[in-house]
Amino acid sequence: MLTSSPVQMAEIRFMPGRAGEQRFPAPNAATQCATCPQRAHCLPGELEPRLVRRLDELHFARRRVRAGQKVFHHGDRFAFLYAVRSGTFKASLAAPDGRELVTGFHLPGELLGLDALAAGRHASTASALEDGEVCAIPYRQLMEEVGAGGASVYHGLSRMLSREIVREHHLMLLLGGMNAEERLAAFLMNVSQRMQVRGYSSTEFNLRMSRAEIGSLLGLTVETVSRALSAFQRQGLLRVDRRHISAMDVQRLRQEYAATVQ
Amino acid sequence: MLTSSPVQMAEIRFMPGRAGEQRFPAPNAATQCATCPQRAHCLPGELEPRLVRRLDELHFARRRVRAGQKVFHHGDRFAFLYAVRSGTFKASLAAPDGRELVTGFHLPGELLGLDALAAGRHASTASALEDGEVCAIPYRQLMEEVGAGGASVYHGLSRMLSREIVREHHLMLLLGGMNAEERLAAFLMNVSQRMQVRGYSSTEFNLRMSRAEIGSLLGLTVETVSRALSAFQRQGLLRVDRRHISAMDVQRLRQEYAATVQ
DNA sequence: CGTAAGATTGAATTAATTCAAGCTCCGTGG
DNA sequence: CCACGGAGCTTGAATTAATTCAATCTTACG
Repeated sequence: MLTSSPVQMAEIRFMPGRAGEQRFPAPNAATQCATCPQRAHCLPGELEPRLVRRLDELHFARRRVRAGQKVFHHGDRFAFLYAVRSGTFKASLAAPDGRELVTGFHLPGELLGLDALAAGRHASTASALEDGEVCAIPYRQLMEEVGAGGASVYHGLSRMLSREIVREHHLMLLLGGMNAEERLAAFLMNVSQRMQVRGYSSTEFNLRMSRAEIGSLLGLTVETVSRALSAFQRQGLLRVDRRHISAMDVQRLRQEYAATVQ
Repeated sequence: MLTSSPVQMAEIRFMPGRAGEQRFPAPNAATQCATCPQRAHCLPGELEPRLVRRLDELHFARRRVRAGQKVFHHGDRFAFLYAVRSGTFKASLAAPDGRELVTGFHLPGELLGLDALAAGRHASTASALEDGEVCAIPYRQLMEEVGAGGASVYHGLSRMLSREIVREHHLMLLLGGMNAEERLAAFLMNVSQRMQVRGYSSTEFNLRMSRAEIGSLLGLTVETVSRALSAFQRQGLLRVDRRHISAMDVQRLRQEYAATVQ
Protein backbone atom coordinates (compact mmCIF):
# COMPACT_ATOMS: atom_id res chain seq x y z
CA MET A 1 0.00 0.00 0.00
CA LEU A 2 2.81 2.29 0.80
CA THR A 3 6.53 2.22 1.06
CA SER A 4 8.84 3.53 3.70
CA SER A 5 10.38 5.59 0.93
CA PRO A 6 9.79 5.53 -2.81
CA VAL A 7 13.45 6.05 -3.55
CA GLN A 8 14.50 3.15 -1.40
CA MET A 9 11.94 0.86 -3.02
CA ALA A 10 13.02 1.77 -6.51
CA GLU A 11 16.62 1.14 -5.62
CA ILE A 12 15.97 -2.30 -4.26
CA ARG A 13 14.19 -3.26 -7.39
CA PHE A 14 15.92 -1.61 -10.24
CA MET A 15 19.56 -1.24 -9.35
CA PRO A 16 21.11 -4.66 -9.75
CA GLY A 17 24.50 -3.19 -8.99
CA ARG A 18 23.55 -2.87 -5.34
CA ALA A 19 24.63 -6.25 -4.06
CA GLY A 20 23.22 -7.47 -0.79
CA GLU A 21 19.84 -5.87 -1.38
CA GLN A 22 19.09 -8.12 -4.31
CA ARG A 23 19.51 -11.80 -3.85
CA PHE A 24 20.03 -12.70 -7.51
CA PRO A 25 22.14 -10.02 -9.08
CA ALA A 26 21.95 -11.58 -12.55
CA PRO A 27 22.55 -9.18 -15.44
CA ASN A 28 19.06 -9.29 -16.90
CA ALA A 29 17.43 -9.90 -13.56
CA ALA A 30 14.47 -7.58 -13.70
CA THR A 31 12.64 -9.21 -16.57
CA GLN A 32 12.41 -12.72 -15.10
CA CYS A 33 10.09 -14.02 -12.39
CA ALA A 34 12.85 -16.33 -11.21
CA THR A 35 14.91 -13.37 -10.11
CA CYS A 36 12.17 -10.88 -9.26
CA PRO A 37 12.43 -9.64 -5.70
CA GLN A 38 8.63 -9.94 -5.39
CA ARG A 39 8.38 -13.55 -6.52
CA ALA A 40 7.77 -14.91 -3.04
CA HIS A 41 4.60 -12.79 -2.67
CA CYS A 42 3.52 -13.13 -6.26
CA LEU A 43 2.16 -15.89 -8.45
CA PRO A 44 5.54 -17.69 -8.75
CA GLY A 45 5.61 -17.96 -4.98
CA GLU A 46 2.85 -20.52 -5.35
CA LEU A 47 4.73 -22.60 -7.93
CA GLU A 48 7.54 -25.14 -8.08
CA PRO A 49 10.83 -23.81 -9.49
CA ARG A 50 10.36 -25.86 -12.64
CA LEU A 51 7.12 -24.05 -13.37
CA VAL A 52 8.56 -20.66 -12.57
CA ARG A 53 11.08 -21.27 -15.33
CA ARG A 54 8.23 -22.12 -17.63
CA LEU A 55 6.37 -19.02 -16.60
CA ASP A 56 9.44 -17.05 -17.58
CA GLU A 57 9.31 -18.47 -21.06
CA LEU A 58 6.10 -16.50 -21.53
CA HIS A 59 8.20 -13.32 -21.16
CA PHE A 60 5.72 -11.09 -19.43
CA ALA A 61 5.82 -7.55 -20.71
CA ARG A 62 6.57 -4.88 -18.16
CA ARG A 63 4.65 -1.66 -18.25
CA ARG A 64 5.57 1.60 -16.58
CA VAL A 65 2.59 3.34 -15.05
CA ARG A 66 2.86 6.97 -14.00
CA ALA A 67 1.12 8.26 -10.90
CA GLY A 68 -2.55 8.78 -11.68
CA GLN A 69 -2.51 6.66 -14.84
CA LYS A 70 -4.84 3.71 -15.22
CA VAL A 71 -3.73 0.12 -15.74
CA PHE A 72 -7.20 -0.81 -16.94
CA HIS A 73 -10.65 0.67 -16.76
CA HIS A 74 -13.86 -1.10 -15.83
CA GLY A 75 -15.54 -2.37 -18.96
CA ASP A 76 -12.23 -2.96 -20.74
CA ARG A 77 -11.90 -6.29 -22.48
CA PHE A 78 -9.99 -8.70 -20.30
CA ALA A 79 -6.78 -10.04 -21.77
CA PHE A 80 -4.13 -9.59 -19.08
CA LEU A 81 -3.80 -10.02 -15.39
CA TYR A 82 -1.36 -7.53 -13.92
CA ALA A 83 1.14 -8.22 -11.20
CA VAL A 84 2.36 -5.18 -9.31
CA ARG A 85 6.11 -5.03 -9.69
CA SER A 86 6.73 -1.71 -7.98
CA GLY A 87 4.65 1.15 -6.67
CA THR A 88 1.22 1.24 -5.07
CA PHE A 89 -2.01 0.78 -6.96
CA LYS A 90 -5.62 1.49 -6.27
CA ALA A 91 -8.56 -0.66 -7.34
CA SER A 92 -11.93 1.02 -7.51
CA LEU A 93 -15.51 0.73 -8.68
CA ALA A 94 -17.82 3.39 -10.05
CA ALA A 95 -20.78 3.69 -7.69
CA PRO A 96 -24.19 4.13 -9.31
CA ASP A 97 -24.23 7.81 -8.35
CA GLY A 98 -20.90 8.41 -10.04
CA ARG A 99 -18.72 8.44 -6.97
CA GLU A 100 -15.60 6.33 -6.93
CA LEU A 101 -15.51 3.51 -4.41
CA VAL A 102 -12.08 2.18 -3.52
CA THR A 103 -12.01 -1.60 -3.09
CA GLY A 104 -8.36 -2.02 -2.28
CA PHE A 105 -4.78 -0.84 -2.42
CA HIS A 106 -2.22 -3.14 -3.96
CA LEU A 107 1.45 -3.56 -3.17
CA PRO A 108 4.20 -5.27 -5.13
CA GLY A 109 3.52 -8.95 -5.73
CA GLU A 110 -0.25 -8.57 -5.68
CA LEU A 111 -2.43 -9.22 -8.72
CA LEU A 112 -4.77 -6.74 -10.34
CA GLY A 113 -7.77 -7.70 -12.43
CA LEU A 114 -8.91 -10.93 -10.76
CA ASP A 115 -12.52 -9.78 -10.95
CA ALA A 116 -12.37 -9.84 -14.74
CA LEU A 117 -12.37 -13.60 -15.20
CA ALA A 118 -16.06 -13.78 -14.40
CA ALA A 119 -17.35 -11.84 -17.38
CA GLY A 120 -14.35 -11.43 -19.67
CA ARG A 121 -14.38 -7.70 -18.93
CA HIS A 122 -12.79 -5.76 -16.15
CA ALA A 123 -15.28 -5.07 -13.39
CA SER A 124 -13.05 -2.53 -11.68
CA THR A 125 -10.53 0.14 -12.51
CA ALA A 126 -6.89 0.04 -11.44
CA SER A 127 -4.68 3.10 -11.28
CA ALA A 128 -1.27 3.99 -9.92
CA LEU A 129 -0.94 6.05 -6.75
CA GLU A 130 2.72 6.68 -7.56
CA ASP A 131 4.98 5.84 -10.48
CA GLY A 132 5.35 2.10 -10.70
CA GLU A 133 5.56 -0.96 -12.88
CA VAL A 134 3.29 -3.90 -13.57
CA CYS A 135 3.90 -7.22 -15.30
CA ALA A 136 1.23 -7.95 -17.89
CA ILE A 137 0.35 -11.64 -17.73
CA PRO A 138 -1.43 -12.80 -20.87
CA TYR A 139 -4.27 -14.86 -19.49
CA ARG A 140 -4.80 -16.97 -22.59
CA GLN A 141 -1.17 -18.03 -22.71
CA LEU A 142 -1.25 -18.76 -19.02
CA MET A 143 -4.21 -21.05 -19.66
CA GLU A 144 -2.40 -22.84 -22.42
CA GLU A 145 0.26 -23.49 -19.87
CA VAL A 146 -2.37 -25.20 -17.72
CA GLY A 147 -3.49 -27.21 -20.73
CA ALA A 148 0.08 -28.28 -21.35
CA GLY A 149 0.26 -29.98 -17.99
CA GLY A 150 1.17 -27.07 -15.75
CA ALA A 151 -1.85 -27.72 -13.56
CA SER A 152 -0.01 -26.24 -10.65
CA VAL A 153 -0.21 -22.88 -12.40
CA TYR A 154 -3.91 -23.31 -11.93
CA HIS A 155 -3.40 -24.04 -8.27
CA GLY A 156 -1.37 -20.92 -7.77
CA LEU A 157 -3.84 -18.72 -9.52
CA SER A 158 -6.89 -20.10 -7.83
CA ARG A 159 -5.20 -19.73 -4.49
CA MET A 160 -4.64 -16.07 -5.30
CA LEU A 161 -8.28 -15.72 -6.31
CA SER A 162 -9.33 -17.33 -3.07
CA ARG A 163 -7.01 -15.08 -1.13
CA GLU A 164 -8.70 -12.10 -2.69
CA ILE A 165 -12.05 -13.43 -1.48
CA VAL A 166 -10.66 -13.79 2.04
CA ARG A 167 -9.25 -10.27 1.88
CA GLU A 168 -12.65 -8.91 0.95
CA HIS A 169 -14.30 -10.90 3.70
CA HIS A 170 -12.15 -9.08 6.17
CA LEU A 171 -13.02 -5.78 4.63
CA MET A 172 -16.71 -6.63 4.86
CA LEU A 173 -16.28 -7.61 8.45
CA LEU A 174 -14.75 -4.24 9.04
CA LEU A 175 -17.38 -2.31 7.12
CA GLY A 176 -20.21 -4.25 8.67
CA GLY A 177 -19.26 -4.33 12.28
CA MET A 178 -16.67 -1.78 13.31
CA ASN A 179 -16.69 1.86 14.26
CA ALA A 180 -14.53 4.50 12.63
CA GLU A 181 -11.48 4.12 14.85
CA GLU A 182 -11.57 0.35 14.70
CA ARG A 183 -11.69 0.53 10.92
CA LEU A 184 -8.74 2.84 10.69
CA ALA A 185 -6.79 0.79 13.21
CA ALA A 186 -7.47 -2.37 11.20
CA PHE A 187 -6.40 -0.60 8.05
CA LEU A 188 -3.15 0.61 9.56
CA MET A 189 -2.33 -2.78 11.03
CA ASN A 190 -3.03 -4.38 7.69
CA VAL A 191 -0.67 -1.98 5.94
CA SER A 192 1.92 -2.46 8.64
CA GLN A 193 1.79 -6.22 8.27
CA ARG A 194 2.05 -6.11 4.51
CA MET A 195 5.00 -3.74 4.72
CA GLN A 196 6.73 -6.10 7.12
CA VAL A 197 6.22 -9.10 4.84
CA ARG A 198 7.97 -7.15 2.10
CA GLY A 199 10.93 -6.39 4.30
CA TYR A 200 10.04 -2.85 5.31
CA SER A 201 9.43 -1.36 8.71
CA SER A 202 6.10 -2.22 10.27
CA THR A 203 6.12 0.86 12.49
CA GLU A 204 7.08 3.56 10.02
CA PHE A 205 5.83 3.96 6.48
CA ASN A 206 4.40 6.32 3.93
CA LEU A 207 0.76 6.23 3.03
CA ARG A 208 0.59 6.65 -0.70
CA MET A 209 -3.11 7.46 -0.83
CA SER A 210 -5.15 10.46 0.23
CA ARG A 211 -7.39 10.59 3.28
CA ALA A 212 -10.33 10.60 0.92
CA GLU A 213 -9.17 7.35 -0.67
CA ILE A 214 -8.69 5.73 2.73
CA GLY A 215 -12.15 6.92 3.68
CA SER A 216 -13.61 5.48 0.53
CA LEU A 217 -12.12 2.07 1.28
CA LEU A 218 -13.30 2.15 4.89
CA GLY A 219 -16.71 3.66 4.28
CA LEU A 220 -15.90 6.89 6.10
CA THR A 221 -15.64 10.56 5.20
CA VAL A 222 -12.33 12.41 4.92
CA GLU A 223 -13.09 14.29 8.11
CA THR A 224 -13.67 11.12 10.08
CA VAL A 225 -10.43 9.59 8.86
CA SER A 226 -8.58 12.72 9.79
CA ARG A 227 -10.15 12.86 13.23
CA ALA A 228 -9.36 9.22 13.91
CA LEU A 229 -5.73 9.71 12.92
CA SER A 230 -5.49 12.72 15.20
CA ALA A 231 -7.04 10.71 18.01
CA PHE A 232 -4.46 7.94 17.58
CA GLN A 233 -1.70 10.53 17.66
CA ARG A 234 -3.14 12.15 20.78
CA GLN A 235 -3.18 8.73 22.47
CA GLY A 236 0.46 8.24 21.53
CA LEU A 237 -0.30 5.26 19.33
CA LEU A 238 1.57 6.72 16.39
CA ARG A 239 2.92 9.92 14.90
CA VAL A 240 1.46 11.44 11.78
CA ASP A 241 3.25 13.85 9.51
CA ARG A 242 1.22 14.43 6.42
CA ARG A 243 1.25 10.96 4.80
CA HIS A 244 4.11 9.65 6.84
CA ILE A 245 3.27 7.37 9.76
CA SER A 246 5.93 6.68 12.36
CA ALA A 247 6.41 5.22 15.81
CA MET A 248 3.31 3.12 15.36
CA ASP A 249 2.63 0.98 18.44
CA VAL A 250 1.14 -2.02 16.69
CA GLN A 251 0.62 -3.99 19.88
CA ARG A 252 -1.29 -1.26 21.73
CA LEU A 253 -3.23 -0.47 18.60
CA ARG A 254 -4.25 -4.10 18.43
CA GLN A 255 -5.34 -4.43 22.02
CA GLU A 256 -7.20 -1.14 22.10
CA TYR A 257 -9.00 -1.83 18.85
CA ALA A 258 -9.31 -5.62 18.96
CA ALA A 259 -9.55 -6.02 15.23
CA THR A 260 -8.45 -8.83 13.00
CA VAL A 261 -6.03 -7.98 10.30
CA GLN A 262 -6.02 -9.74 6.96
CA MET B 1 -31.43 -16.69 -0.95
CA LEU B 2 -35.00 -17.59 -0.56
CA THR B 3 -37.66 -19.43 -2.37
CA SER B 4 -41.18 -18.51 -3.26
CA SER B 5 -42.24 -21.53 -1.25
CA PRO B 6 -40.21 -24.31 0.30
CA VAL B 7 -42.65 -26.93 -0.73
CA GLN B 8 -42.69 -25.83 -4.31
CA MET B 9 -38.92 -25.81 -4.45
CA ALA B 10 -38.62 -29.26 -2.98
CA GLU B 11 -41.16 -30.59 -5.41
CA ILE B 12 -39.38 -29.24 -8.43
CA ARG B 13 -36.21 -30.84 -7.38
CA PHE B 14 -37.07 -34.11 -5.79
CA MET B 15 -40.22 -35.39 -7.39
CA PRO B 16 -39.17 -36.70 -10.77
CA GLY B 17 -42.67 -37.93 -11.30
CA ARG B 18 -43.85 -34.38 -11.86
CA ALA B 19 -43.19 -34.10 -15.56
CA GLY B 20 -43.01 -30.66 -17.07
CA GLU B 21 -41.30 -29.17 -14.09
CA GLN B 22 -38.18 -31.22 -14.57
CA ARG B 23 -36.60 -31.18 -17.95
CA PHE B 24 -34.80 -34.52 -17.74
CA PRO B 25 -37.02 -36.97 -15.94
CA ALA B 26 -34.47 -39.78 -16.10
CA PRO B 27 -34.86 -42.46 -13.44
CA ASN B 28 -31.72 -41.69 -11.49
CA ALA B 29 -31.72 -38.05 -12.45
CA ALA B 30 -30.91 -36.44 -9.16
CA THR B 31 -27.40 -37.83 -8.77
CA GLN B 32 -25.95 -36.57 -12.05
CA CYS B 33 -24.87 -33.05 -12.97
CA ALA B 34 -25.97 -33.68 -16.55
CA THR B 35 -29.56 -33.90 -15.41
CA CYS B 36 -29.51 -31.59 -12.39
CA PRO B 37 -32.03 -28.78 -12.68
CA GLN B 38 -29.40 -26.40 -11.27
CA ARG B 39 -26.65 -27.24 -13.71
CA ALA B 40 -27.05 -24.03 -15.72
CA HIS B 41 -26.27 -21.90 -12.64
CA CYS B 42 -23.68 -24.25 -11.24
CA LEU B 43 -20.18 -25.36 -12.17
CA PRO B 44 -21.34 -27.56 -15.09
CA GLY B 45 -22.96 -24.49 -16.60
CA GLU B 46 -19.45 -23.28 -17.33
CA LEU B 47 -18.36 -26.49 -19.02
CA GLU B 48 -18.73 -28.26 -22.35
CA PRO B 49 -21.09 -31.26 -22.30
CA ARG B 50 -18.15 -33.62 -22.73
CA LEU B 51 -16.66 -32.35 -19.50
CA VAL B 52 -19.93 -32.45 -17.64
CA ARG B 53 -20.05 -36.18 -18.37
CA ARG B 54 -16.54 -36.44 -17.03
CA LEU B 55 -17.52 -34.49 -13.95
CA ASP B 56 -20.29 -36.99 -13.43
CA GLU B 57 -17.81 -39.82 -13.40
CA LEU B 58 -16.52 -38.37 -10.14
CA HIS B 59 -19.92 -39.22 -8.61
CA PHE B 60 -20.29 -36.35 -6.21
CA ALA B 61 -21.77 -37.40 -2.91
CA ARG B 62 -24.97 -35.67 -1.94
CA ARG B 63 -25.44 -34.59 1.61
CA ARG B 64 -28.67 -33.69 3.32
CA VAL B 65 -28.33 -30.72 5.62
CA ARG B 66 -31.05 -29.95 8.15
CA ALA B 67 -32.02 -26.39 8.98
CA GLY B 68 -29.44 -24.95 11.35
CA GLN B 69 -26.83 -27.61 10.63
CA LYS B 70 -23.39 -26.64 9.42
CA VAL B 71 -21.88 -27.78 6.12
CA PHE B 72 -18.42 -26.81 7.34
CA HIS B 73 -17.00 -24.69 10.11
CA HIS B 74 -14.25 -22.13 9.80
CA GLY B 75 -10.94 -23.76 10.57
CA ASP B 76 -12.03 -27.12 9.17
CA ARG B 77 -9.57 -28.79 6.84
CA PHE B 78 -10.51 -28.13 3.28
CA ALA B 79 -11.27 -31.18 1.17
CA PHE B 80 -14.57 -30.43 -0.57
CA LEU B 81 -16.24 -27.60 -2.31
CA TYR B 82 -20.00 -27.72 -1.88
CA ALA B 83 -22.57 -26.91 -4.50
CA VAL B 84 -25.99 -25.99 -3.17
CA ARG B 85 -28.47 -28.40 -4.65
CA SER B 86 -31.55 -27.28 -2.78
CA GLY B 87 -32.34 -25.01 0.10
CA THR B 88 -30.79 -21.75 1.21
CA PHE B 89 -27.44 -21.49 2.95
CA LYS B 90 -25.71 -18.86 4.97
CA ALA B 91 -21.98 -18.13 4.90
CA SER B 92 -20.56 -16.34 7.91
CA LEU B 93 -17.41 -15.29 9.72
CA ALA B 94 -16.71 -15.07 13.42
CA ALA B 95 -15.93 -11.45 14.24
CA PRO B 96 -13.08 -10.85 16.70
CA ASP B 97 -15.59 -10.00 19.44
CA GLY B 98 -17.42 -13.27 18.96
CA ARG B 99 -20.35 -11.97 16.97
CA GLU B 100 -21.29 -13.72 13.78
CA LEU B 101 -20.93 -11.71 10.60
CA VAL B 102 -22.92 -12.96 7.62
CA THR B 103 -21.04 -12.68 4.32
CA GLY B 104 -23.66 -14.08 2.03
CA PHE B 105 -26.72 -16.20 1.40
CA HIS B 106 -26.47 -18.95 -1.17
CA LEU B 107 -29.09 -20.36 -3.48
CA PRO B 108 -29.11 -23.57 -5.50
CA GLY B 109 -26.29 -23.75 -8.01
CA GLU B 110 -23.94 -21.57 -5.98
CA LEU B 111 -20.71 -22.85 -4.50
CA LEU B 112 -19.77 -22.84 -0.83
CA GLY B 113 -16.20 -22.87 0.44
CA LEU B 114 -14.37 -20.91 -2.25
CA ASP B 115 -12.49 -19.00 0.41
CA ALA B 116 -10.80 -22.21 1.57
CA LEU B 117 -8.45 -22.64 -1.37
CA ALA B 118 -6.20 -19.87 -0.10
CA ALA B 119 -5.05 -21.59 3.07
CA GLY B 120 -6.30 -25.17 2.78
CA ARG B 121 -8.71 -24.51 5.63
CA HIS B 122 -12.18 -23.07 5.58
CA ALA B 123 -12.13 -19.38 6.38
CA SER B 124 -15.87 -19.19 6.87
CA THR B 125 -18.73 -21.27 8.21
CA ALA B 126 -21.63 -22.44 6.08
CA SER B 127 -24.95 -23.50 7.50
CA ALA B 128 -28.42 -24.30 6.24
CA LEU B 129 -31.28 -21.84 6.72
CA GLU B 130 -33.77 -24.57 5.84
CA ASP B 131 -33.50 -28.26 5.08
CA GLY B 132 -31.53 -28.73 1.90
CA GLU B 133 -28.93 -30.68 0.01
CA VAL B 134 -25.39 -30.01 -1.13
CA CYS B 135 -23.14 -31.85 -3.57
CA ALA B 136 -19.72 -32.47 -2.09
CA ILE B 137 -17.10 -31.90 -4.77
CA PRO B 138 -13.78 -33.50 -3.86
CA TYR B 139 -11.30 -30.79 -4.71
CA ARG B 140 -8.31 -33.07 -5.17
CA GLN B 141 -10.14 -35.24 -7.66
CA LEU B 142 -11.37 -32.17 -9.46
CA MET B 143 -7.76 -31.07 -9.77
CA GLU B 144 -6.71 -34.40 -11.15
CA GLU B 145 -9.33 -33.79 -13.77
CA VAL B 146 -7.55 -30.55 -14.65
CA GLY B 147 -4.26 -32.41 -14.80
CA ALA B 148 -5.78 -34.98 -17.13
CA GLY B 149 -6.48 -32.32 -19.72
CA GLY B 150 -9.77 -30.97 -18.49
CA ALA B 151 -8.36 -27.45 -18.36
CA SER B 152 -11.81 -26.07 -18.94
CA VAL B 153 -12.78 -27.34 -15.51
CA TYR B 154 -10.23 -24.86 -14.32
CA HIS B 155 -11.84 -22.14 -16.38
CA GLY B 156 -15.22 -22.84 -14.94
CA LEU B 157 -13.98 -22.86 -11.40
CA SER B 158 -11.89 -19.74 -11.71
CA ARG B 159 -14.81 -17.95 -13.27
CA MET B 160 -16.88 -18.89 -10.24
CA LEU B 161 -14.13 -17.66 -7.94
CA SER B 162 -13.98 -14.42 -9.86
CA ARG B 163 -17.74 -14.09 -9.72
CA GLU B 164 -17.56 -14.38 -5.96
CA ILE B 165 -15.07 -11.50 -5.92
CA VAL B 166 -17.43 -9.40 -8.02
CA ARG B 167 -20.30 -10.28 -5.71
CA GLU B 168 -18.32 -9.08 -2.72
CA HIS B 169 -17.33 -5.92 -4.52
CA HIS B 170 -20.98 -5.07 -4.83
CA LEU B 171 -21.53 -5.80 -1.21
CA MET B 172 -18.64 -3.54 -0.27
CA LEU B 173 -20.04 -0.83 -2.45
CA LEU B 174 -23.26 -1.17 -0.57
CA LEU B 175 -21.65 -1.24 2.87
CA GLY B 176 -19.34 1.62 2.07
CA GLY B 177 -21.61 4.05 0.36
CA MET B 178 -25.30 3.47 0.95
CA ASN B 179 -27.78 4.31 3.66
CA ALA B 180 -30.02 1.78 5.38
CA GLU B 181 -32.92 1.88 2.91
CA GLU B 182 -30.64 1.76 -0.11
CA ARG B 183 -28.92 -1.27 1.33
CA LEU B 184 -32.14 -3.12 1.96
CA ALA B 185 -33.46 -2.16 -1.47
CA ALA B 186 -30.28 -3.47 -3.10
CA PHE B 187 -30.57 -6.65 -1.10
CA LEU B 188 -34.18 -7.23 -2.09
CA MET B 189 -33.49 -6.53 -5.75
CA ASN B 190 -30.57 -8.91 -5.64
CA VAL B 191 -32.75 -11.64 -4.18
CA SER B 192 -35.48 -10.90 -6.67
CA GLN B 193 -33.10 -11.17 -9.59
CA ARG B 194 -31.60 -14.43 -8.38
CA MET B 195 -35.05 -15.88 -7.86
CA GLN B 196 -36.00 -14.91 -11.38
CA VAL B 197 -32.88 -16.53 -12.87
CA ARG B 198 -33.95 -19.74 -11.18
CA GLY B 199 -37.39 -19.59 -12.65
CA TYR B 200 -39.25 -18.21 -9.64
CA SER B 201 -41.25 -15.04 -9.26
CA SER B 202 -39.20 -11.90 -8.95
CA THR B 203 -41.97 -10.03 -7.13
CA GLU B 204 -43.02 -12.57 -4.55
CA PHE B 205 -40.77 -14.79 -2.51
CA ASN B 206 -39.96 -16.04 0.94
CA LEU B 207 -37.02 -14.73 2.86
CA ARG B 208 -35.39 -17.70 4.51
CA MET B 209 -33.28 -15.69 6.94
CA SER B 210 -34.08 -13.65 10.02
CA ARG B 211 -34.05 -9.87 10.14
CA ALA B 212 -30.93 -10.17 12.29
CA GLU B 213 -29.16 -12.16 9.59
CA ILE B 214 -30.12 -9.67 6.91
CA GLY B 215 -28.88 -6.91 9.18
CA SER B 216 -25.62 -8.71 9.71
CA LEU B 217 -25.05 -8.97 5.97
CA LEU B 218 -25.95 -5.33 5.39
CA GLY B 219 -24.20 -3.89 8.42
CA LEU B 220 -27.43 -2.82 10.10
CA THR B 221 -29.29 -3.67 13.31
CA VAL B 222 -32.47 -5.74 13.39
CA GLU B 223 -34.49 -2.66 14.25
CA THR B 224 -33.19 -0.73 11.27
CA VAL B 225 -33.98 -3.59 8.90
CA SER B 226 -37.45 -3.85 10.34
CA ARG B 227 -38.05 -0.11 10.04
CA ALA B 228 -36.82 -0.02 6.45
CA LEU B 229 -39.12 -2.89 5.51
CA SER B 230 -42.04 -1.13 7.14
CA ALA B 231 -41.15 2.05 5.27
CA PHE B 232 -41.15 0.20 1.95
CA GLN B 233 -44.52 -1.25 2.77
CA ARG B 234 -45.90 2.16 3.74
CA GLN B 235 -44.69 3.53 0.39
CA GLY B 236 -46.48 0.70 -1.37
CA LEU B 237 -43.25 -0.72 -2.77
CA LEU B 238 -44.01 -4.19 -1.47
CA ARG B 239 -46.04 -6.13 1.03
CA VAL B 240 -44.48 -7.88 3.98
CA ASP B 241 -46.01 -10.74 5.86
CA ARG B 242 -43.50 -12.09 8.28
CA ARG B 243 -40.82 -13.50 5.93
CA HIS B 244 -42.97 -13.47 2.88
CA ILE B 245 -42.47 -10.60 0.44
CA SER B 246 -45.11 -9.98 -2.21
CA ALA B 247 -46.19 -7.42 -4.77
CA MET B 248 -42.70 -6.05 -4.92
CA ASP B 249 -42.43 -3.16 -7.37
CA VAL B 250 -38.90 -3.79 -8.59
CA GLN B 251 -38.89 -0.89 -11.00
CA ARG B 252 -39.97 1.74 -8.51
CA LEU B 253 -37.66 0.26 -5.91
CA ARG B 254 -34.81 0.63 -8.37
CA GLN B 255 -35.53 4.21 -9.32
CA GLU B 256 -36.17 5.38 -5.78
CA TYR B 257 -33.08 3.71 -4.43
CA ALA B 258 -30.76 3.91 -7.45
CA ALA B 259 -28.65 0.98 -6.45
CA THR B 260 -26.79 -1.54 -8.54
CA VAL B 261 -27.68 -5.10 -8.00
CA GLN B 262 -25.21 -7.90 -8.43
C1' DC C 1 -52.26 -23.36 25.64
C1' DG C 2 -48.14 -21.29 27.28
C1' DT C 3 -43.66 -19.90 26.26
C1' DA C 4 -39.81 -18.24 23.84
C1' DA C 5 -37.85 -16.42 19.75
C1' DG C 6 -38.45 -13.17 16.37
C1' DA C 7 -40.35 -8.86 14.84
C1' DT C 8 -42.16 -4.22 15.33
C1' DT C 9 -42.49 0.38 17.10
C1' DG C 10 -41.27 4.40 19.91
C1' DA C 11 -38.06 7.37 22.48
C1' DA C 12 -33.49 8.61 23.84
C1' DT C 13 -28.80 8.58 22.69
C1' DT C 14 -24.75 8.63 20.00
C1' DA C 15 -21.57 8.22 16.33
C1' DA C 16 -20.60 9.93 12.16
C1' DT C 17 -21.79 13.13 8.55
C1' DT C 18 -22.41 17.61 6.81
C1' DC C 19 -21.35 22.26 6.73
C1' DA C 20 -18.01 25.72 7.44
C1' DA C 21 -13.73 27.86 8.30
C1' DG C 22 -8.93 27.91 8.37
C1' DC C 23 -4.39 25.82 7.88
C1' DT C 24 -0.23 23.74 5.52
C1' DC C 25 2.33 22.37 2.01
C1' DC C 26 3.68 22.28 -2.74
C1' DG C 27 4.22 23.70 -7.27
C1' DT C 28 3.95 27.46 -10.51
C1' DG C 29 4.65 31.71 -12.41
C1' DG C 30 5.54 36.54 -11.78
C1' DC D 1 13.19 34.07 -4.96
C1' DC D 2 9.04 34.76 -3.15
C1' DA D 3 4.18 35.21 -3.55
C1' DC D 4 0.10 33.20 -5.00
C1' DG D 5 -3.25 29.69 -5.46
C1' DG D 6 -5.06 25.35 -4.95
C1' DA D 7 -5.37 20.75 -3.26
C1' DG D 8 -5.40 18.19 0.67
C1' DC D 9 -5.91 18.08 5.50
C1' DT D 10 -7.55 19.47 10.07
C1' DT D 11 -10.71 21.15 13.44
C1' DG D 12 -15.11 22.85 15.29
C1' DA D 13 -20.19 23.16 15.45
C1' DA D 14 -24.64 21.71 13.90
C1' DT D 15 -27.29 18.10 12.08
C1' DT D 16 -28.83 13.63 11.13
C1' DA D 17 -29.06 8.80 10.50
C1' DA D 18 -28.75 4.84 12.81
C1' DT D 19 -28.11 2.56 17.18
C1' DT D 20 -29.41 1.47 21.75
C1' DC D 21 -32.75 0.79 25.11
C1' DA D 22 -37.31 -0.53 26.19
C1' DA D 23 -41.89 -2.09 25.68
C1' DT D 24 -45.18 -4.68 23.15
C1' DC D 25 -46.85 -7.79 19.77
C1' DT D 26 -46.96 -12.11 16.97
C1' DT D 27 -46.46 -16.65 15.90
C1' DA D 28 -44.35 -20.95 15.77
C1' DC D 29 -43.79 -24.86 18.50
C1' DG D 30 -43.51 -27.88 22.25
